[in-house]
Amino acid sequence: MQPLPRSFYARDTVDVARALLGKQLVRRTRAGLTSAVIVETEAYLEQDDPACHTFRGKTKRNAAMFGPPGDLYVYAIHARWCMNVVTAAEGIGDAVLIRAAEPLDGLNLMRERRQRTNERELTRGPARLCESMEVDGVLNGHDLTLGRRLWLCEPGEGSRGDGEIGVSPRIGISVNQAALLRFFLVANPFVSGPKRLNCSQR
DNA sequence: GTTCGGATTATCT
DNA sequence: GATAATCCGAACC
Repeated sequence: MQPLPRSFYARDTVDVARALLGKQLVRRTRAGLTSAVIVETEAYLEQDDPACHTFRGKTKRNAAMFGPPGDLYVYAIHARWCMNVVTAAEGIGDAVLIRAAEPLDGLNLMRERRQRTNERELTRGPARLCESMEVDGVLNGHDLTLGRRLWLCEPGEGSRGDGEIGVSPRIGISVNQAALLRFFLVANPFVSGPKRLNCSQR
C-alpha cells in the first residue's frame, strides 16, 4: 500500500489516464479503511480542450489543477462531488477524472455512507465513488503521495485490474465530444455510462 | 435491458 | 440567474 510517487503523475496526462486503470485507490478515515481498483478515467487538458475546467484560465475553483502533479482536484457538479488527479508539470492545468472503480476493502463502510447495498451502486460513477470514499471539497488540493487520508498504490493480489482497455468520448460533456479521452477496462461491470460507449472506440 | 426528465448546489458571469 | 465533467427512479422495450 505504498503511495505512487510524484513521478507517476508528472508526465503526459493521457498516459497517466491509461496508467491509472488497475491502480488501487485507498481512503483512510477514523471510521476505517476503504479501497477500490480504478476501472474508468477521463483526461482533461488545458490546451485545446474546451471541456476542461482550466480551458479559460485559472479561477478560484480550478486552482488545484495548476498545482503539483499528484495533488487532488475535487469539484462539485449538480450538488455532487467528483475527484481528479492533477497531472503533468506544475503550472499546467491538466487532470484525470476518476469515474469508476471496483470495491475492494471496506464495503460495509461504503454501504453505510451511500445508504445502498448493491455493490454496483457504490463506486460506479464519479459522484457515487466520492460518496463511498468520503471524498469532498475538504480534500481539494490534498497531496496523494503522502500515504495519508487518501492515496493511490499498486493493486494487491487477486484484484481484477487488468484486461483490455477501451477508448471513447467522455461522458456528460457538451463540447469537444470528438476527443477520445475516456479510458476504461472493457470487461469490468463497474464501468459507468451507456453500454454502447463501453465497446471501445467511437 | 435502456432512455428520459426532475432534483439538486457550488461556482461563475 | 444560468450553468454544469451527475444521480436516480419511472417508464418503456
